[in-house]
Amino acid sequence: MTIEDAGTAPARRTTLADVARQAGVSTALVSLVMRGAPGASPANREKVFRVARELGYVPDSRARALRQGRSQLLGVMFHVQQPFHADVIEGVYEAAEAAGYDVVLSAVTDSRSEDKAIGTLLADRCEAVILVAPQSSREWLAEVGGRLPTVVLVRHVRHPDLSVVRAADMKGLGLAVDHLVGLGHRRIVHVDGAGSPSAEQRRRGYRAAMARHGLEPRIVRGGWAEINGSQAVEQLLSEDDLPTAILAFNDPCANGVLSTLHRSGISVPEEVSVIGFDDTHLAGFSHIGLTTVRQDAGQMARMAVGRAISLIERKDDPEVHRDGVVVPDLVVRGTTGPCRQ
Amino acid sequence: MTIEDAGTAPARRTTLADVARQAGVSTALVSLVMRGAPGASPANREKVFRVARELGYVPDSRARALRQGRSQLLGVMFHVQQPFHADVIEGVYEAAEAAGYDVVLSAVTDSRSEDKAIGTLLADRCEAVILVAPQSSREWLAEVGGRLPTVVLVRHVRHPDLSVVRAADMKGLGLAVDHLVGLGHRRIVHVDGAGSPSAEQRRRGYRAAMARHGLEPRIVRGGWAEINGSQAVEQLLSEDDLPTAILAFNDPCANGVLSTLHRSGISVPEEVSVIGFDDTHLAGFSHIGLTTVRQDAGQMARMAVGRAISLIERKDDPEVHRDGVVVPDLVVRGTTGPCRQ
DNA sequence: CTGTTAGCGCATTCAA
DNA sequence: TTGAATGCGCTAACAG
Repeated sequence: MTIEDAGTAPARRTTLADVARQAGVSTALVSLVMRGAPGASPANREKVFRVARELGYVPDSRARALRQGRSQLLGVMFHVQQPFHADVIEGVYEAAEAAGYDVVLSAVTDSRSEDKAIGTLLADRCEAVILVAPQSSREWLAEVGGRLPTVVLVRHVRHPDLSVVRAADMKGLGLAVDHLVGLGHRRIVHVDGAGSPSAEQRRRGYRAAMARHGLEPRIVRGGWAEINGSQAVEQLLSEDDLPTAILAFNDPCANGVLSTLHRSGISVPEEVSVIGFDDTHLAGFSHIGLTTVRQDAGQMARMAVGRAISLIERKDDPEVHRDGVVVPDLVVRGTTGPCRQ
Repeated sequence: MTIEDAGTAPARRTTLADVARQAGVSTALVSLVMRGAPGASPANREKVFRVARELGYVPDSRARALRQGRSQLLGVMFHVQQPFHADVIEGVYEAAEAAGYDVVLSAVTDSRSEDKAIGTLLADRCEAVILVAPQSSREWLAEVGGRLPTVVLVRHVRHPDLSVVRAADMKGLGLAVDHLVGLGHRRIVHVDGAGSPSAEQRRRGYRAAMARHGLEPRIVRGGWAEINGSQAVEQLLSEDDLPTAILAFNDPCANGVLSTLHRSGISVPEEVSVIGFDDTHLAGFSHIGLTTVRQDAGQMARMAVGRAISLIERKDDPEVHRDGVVVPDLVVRGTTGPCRQ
């Protein structure tokens, strides 16, 4: 035993062969029984199950996949600190299970890049990947799309190898602006998503809606996290140029906006109205419920899984090559009110 | 082609053999080069890399694991809607990578039980599992622990087959109560975690601290989610028996408490002080920053990974069999203030 | 109904 | 420094 392998051998797990030997039958029979396939006598079926349970046998999913030539695996890349992504994951698990696929998650964190997250998904031999709000370049996404069926969620990108599911961002921002204008607001600022996925579309939707109402747009740099909303408000305060309403890029960003407004003694919605985007399940619980543009995570997840499977199974579904657009709606809660200026 | 397999064949991926053939060398050589092992000429190394890149070759992690007899995989079961778990995951990825292990995540959702989440981890042949705040019975956890190295995070459970990493919950609740008493509060209610992991310890910590100060404890049923905090406050309001301070089970629960207090026109901290537990990265952004008991997710993640690896590699580390206790500290922000009654 | 055989993609002897 | 052979745990095709 060399230093390299000293004590690094994990215990061997029970295999199908162990069960077969113990039950006094062939491995093929055990395989049949474990898969619930027909072709085994009730007596043997019973016996195999009993021995498997006694031995604590769990089939090795990797060996099975290797042999079958397919993994039945859907890979999901997501950002671990995004509450909205958690909502999507719930939906993906549900839809994938219903379709007979397993799910493998690969998280993006501060110390784990999207490249790495996607790389492990490839190494796991996923049959398709669902990328939730990827920030990678269009070129890299296209390359992934060229390698295996790829569904991009919550990001605008047009490429023949990429199937896109997203919300109608422009429509969503339009709803938000209309709501605020209806409340008498004219000085409406958009704290944007900077380089985040779909940030550009939301900027466009904001600009278009403002133009429609003959209002002057103003965009302040934000981002997808709380801290970005917080910093944006600090900047507005330092310029002594606070608007009467703020449209945040998403719910976490809106939370940051609210937090800093509150800390600065500015009341919401009396002095400033705030709107988010996503309708994360947390949005309703931000002390005052957050008025926000809702995009249905469950519906998007189901669409994404459906498309992924269509691509895997080469169903000639033309829909797959069009953007799957989910229509958002405005959820009015407590952070918006009439303009008092 | 039968109906069963119609169009269900996913495209074949590039294999090591493809690279070998294309590069005009043996598969063994390609294997060496891809693993960065010594024993190949610079020229060949170069050539193999080039061909691999051209063909878009990614090693099959399952085949590799199967052959090596070990997966180098750490399984993590977590609850997808818990922000604190996201913080833990960040730390686990970092620590695992540093130790040369890969991580496989298995989420618990409304429609996906802990049993199922752990089952897939077993089928994936993880060498150890880290269970974050498991709610399963002690018996089932022990059974898992009997099958493979198991580290339980954020839950009190004593069993020879389970390695535990947790915060000093009693200490944490003590800090919170002391802080409130120091501010003059006497009617302090604990909105508990009901059957959640470590809820019992936190109840105990609360009771002990209240007794120390000669105060009457009062516990209202809560839970780990926003809705539970919200409902608890509704109950207190309906009984017209609002305390001057509320200790919530965790941050999301505290958020629900704050939300409903605000909706009911009760000001924080003027009329009621509120304290959470966890110090999720969101806590600082709840409009008024949430005063909370901090447990260091990164530190706990590092401990958990260290223990998991010790167990896998059979290092005789006696620490592994003792509870790994992380000392919490109180982070005072804006939701606590002097008692005005 | 049951057992035997072959091979999925890879890493690892061992020989050349 | 390189290549041919072997087997990880499992399933699919076939033979009995």
